[in-house]
Amino acid sequence: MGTEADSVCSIGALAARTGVNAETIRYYERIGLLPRPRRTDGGHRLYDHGQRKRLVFIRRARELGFSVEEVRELLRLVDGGDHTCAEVKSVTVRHLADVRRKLADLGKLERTLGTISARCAGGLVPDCPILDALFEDGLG
Amino acid sequence: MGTEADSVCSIGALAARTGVNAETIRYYERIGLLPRPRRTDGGHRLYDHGQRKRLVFIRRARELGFSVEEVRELLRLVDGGDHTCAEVKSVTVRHLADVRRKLADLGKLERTLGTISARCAGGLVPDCPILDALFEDGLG
DNA sequence: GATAGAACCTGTAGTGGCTACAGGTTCAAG
DNA sequence: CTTGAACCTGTAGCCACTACAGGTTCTATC
Repeated sequence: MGTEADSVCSIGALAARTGVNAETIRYYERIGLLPRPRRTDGGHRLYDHGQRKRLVFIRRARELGFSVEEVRELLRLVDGGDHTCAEVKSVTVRHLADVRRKLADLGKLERTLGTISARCAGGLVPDCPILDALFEDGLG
Repeated sequence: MGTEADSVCSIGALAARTGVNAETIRYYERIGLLPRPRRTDGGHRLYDHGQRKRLVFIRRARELGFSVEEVRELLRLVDGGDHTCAEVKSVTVRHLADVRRKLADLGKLERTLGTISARCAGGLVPDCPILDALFEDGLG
């Protein structure tokens, strides 16, 4: 049915369409996230709609901060065909907890940096509250 | 004057005192953040109070998310002796902006993950809204 | 002073997730 | 048929460590 959606394309065209670097696409193939594609007689890679869909999935998951190993896990569930919604959710919820931990850590960082930065008037004097804070041993 | 504070110690003792891994301490020396320390006749490193103070500075700055290059910059200012408070603040403010950008990105991530995760009941069915969201091209 | 074993030494390789070459081949347009 | 853009493989580099391997030195005990 579709004419454009089913068309086969080169790695460069796939890169342009998906926004994923061609070298990254080859990298995904090497580490087994993407299957080895069909080739031309000369050895150039040819991608079809299915692989394009899979690459978009990978890109989306990476954008959402899933590690490559987590993406691999998700793809295994997709490929297995017999996955449950609960299995997928479990991977996602674990990752979400990770993100929240990082968010909390970064928030703490931001507050500390904000505090020590505010203590500093930024003048021409060599005596600096920021450096003082960095030489202190404890947190605060 | 001080008896403990001025005492010389081995790399292992320094690691224990500062909480920085001994291998990391050697790494900092190799990349030029820490000066080469005095040695025993047998070649073991010996650290004094000054180097301990410097290592604590590095550790604190790293904990606050400054990159090694930023730490190097801060140390250059410290070492120069003629630094101004404004120079130090400039490095810090730049880093703070970086942290805030990351915080915003991570917040967006968290919201998106929260949304797609909430859409999923986590049941035994194979039809999963999370996977659907990952196969979608755009953001949301 | 001998000996065990903990701690140290150097140098190299691995981590994650790409990115950037070098040096060669194939493709598409004119 | 020629140009040159795009592709190919394989390897090395990035950050900030961390983890060895294989050897030496230090310290505690006898």
